[in-house]
Amino acid sequence: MRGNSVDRLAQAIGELIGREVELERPSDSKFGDYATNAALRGGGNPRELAAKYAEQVVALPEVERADVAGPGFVNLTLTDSFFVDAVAEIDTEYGGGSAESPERIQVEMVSANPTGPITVASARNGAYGDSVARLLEFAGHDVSREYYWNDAGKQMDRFRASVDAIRRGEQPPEDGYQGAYVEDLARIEGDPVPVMLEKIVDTLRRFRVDFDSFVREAELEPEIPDAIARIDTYDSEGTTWARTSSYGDDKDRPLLRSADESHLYFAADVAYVRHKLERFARAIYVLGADHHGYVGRLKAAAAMLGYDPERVEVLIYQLVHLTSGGEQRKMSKRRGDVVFLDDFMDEIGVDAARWYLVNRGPDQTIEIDVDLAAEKSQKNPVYYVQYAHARIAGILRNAPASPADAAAPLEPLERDLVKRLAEFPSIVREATKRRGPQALPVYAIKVADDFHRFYHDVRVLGSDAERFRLDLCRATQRVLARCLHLVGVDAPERM
RNA sequence: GCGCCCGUAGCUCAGCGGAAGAGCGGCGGCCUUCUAAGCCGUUGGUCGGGGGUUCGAAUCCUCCCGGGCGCACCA
Repeated sequence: MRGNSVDRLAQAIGELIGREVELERPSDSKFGDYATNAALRGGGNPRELAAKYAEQVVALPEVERADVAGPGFVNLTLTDSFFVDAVAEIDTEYGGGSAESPERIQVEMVSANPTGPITVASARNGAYGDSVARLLEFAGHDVSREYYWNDAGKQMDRFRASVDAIRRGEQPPEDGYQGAYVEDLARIEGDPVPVMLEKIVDTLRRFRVDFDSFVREAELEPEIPDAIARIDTYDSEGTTWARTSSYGDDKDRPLLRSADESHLYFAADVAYVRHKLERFARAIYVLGADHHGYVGRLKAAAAMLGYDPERVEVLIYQLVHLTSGGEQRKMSKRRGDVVFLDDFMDEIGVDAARWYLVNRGPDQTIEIDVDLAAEKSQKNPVYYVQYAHARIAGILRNAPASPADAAAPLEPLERDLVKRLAEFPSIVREATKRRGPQALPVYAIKVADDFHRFYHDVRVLGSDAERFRLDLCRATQRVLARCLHLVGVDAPERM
């Protein structure tokens, strides 16, 4: 693993004192730049051990001071040159390429039935899935984004029937689809389903979610018999069942109805899992919490087919709830009582929409008050972060060709900013490992926070330390841009 | 009934084994100087509750309470 300056320092300290060392930033800068709890982690009197470590550690050239504190922390104060070097290593790829063994990974996301425009709820799937995909790419994996398009099935039939009804000048059926978009589609010739899918894809492109491939259930259908032949099945009561319960699932799943030879949903799942794992080392599904029951059966499908079920990864995110003046609104496409992603983006903008939907952890239900969304977007922290980026761009536009380069002690605000930037690689590593992209916006706010403070108090252009400060600005800008891009948000040069 | 997720500041949420946080809201300050979409100060919390593990728990285990989502020969 290639680490940054802080990782290397931890390594050096570890070798010096003969044990694994992690460095963390103390809660208060009065405790120094970094602290280690190494003395608390193993036998002996922690404070005595800490005192011994502190004595050894000051031998390192980067370490200016080492103090024992609290129950046995060793607090470190580092030299200016450590920070100057730390900034120097922040290039445009800083934090990336951490994958030890890059894989071909498929991330399947959204995959909404094309029976209507994409909703805010499905947008969360895209915002989350795409951000995870971006993280994996940044780590060095070969990532492919896929949209599974269910072109058969009952919902499609109902949808087509609704459009047909309007074309005949009738009302859509009771269990059909309503809304202005159904009437729009009725005015266009031919099958409304592909037209709808195209509109969905356009909306998602605007949302900065782009797909590498689309798969229709109809394409998978020919592969179903062969896939089923490879798994453990039995016949009972006119139905062919998959013995998924022997492979970790709650219960067995029906595959085929003998009467009409029709295949049931899980049969396509089995074929699809195989389709994925024949092409990719890892298949990631991004599913809403209403589908969490799928985890067991998808992994079982992989295991029955003879694959390592670990190659199937199911990411579950909690749902989006809409309220309007405190009153719950039900997201039902059929009733047309939804908030469409296009309208949401019109109202608050693409950047705020992406930020909003990825800012919360996947395990957290998102509440959106549609009445407050537009108003609140004016105060969205995304602008705070973008503004820091734009401010830096402003400085860099005015930077001289040969900046002043006098040696000067670093200001505390400069040190804070460097330490913040030094956290970036581990933030990215953790976010990738845990499939938790919300760590990026959270971290980006802290970077912006440190930068705005620095900007306010420390003059860059015209100062004696102009060169270092310009380097620090550039490094900050790179980290901010990377954070924003990893969650699909623009990093503007001007605001 | 069973399974998964959540319960942290007035509101929306980060943090998920080491020294309680952010945004918004409230109150009070700061623009001759690289963008005030900014900065500073202040207000604000038995981290749902009980028990346990640990030198150390918001974080791990367990029970309870409250909320969301699932548990189809539908997709």
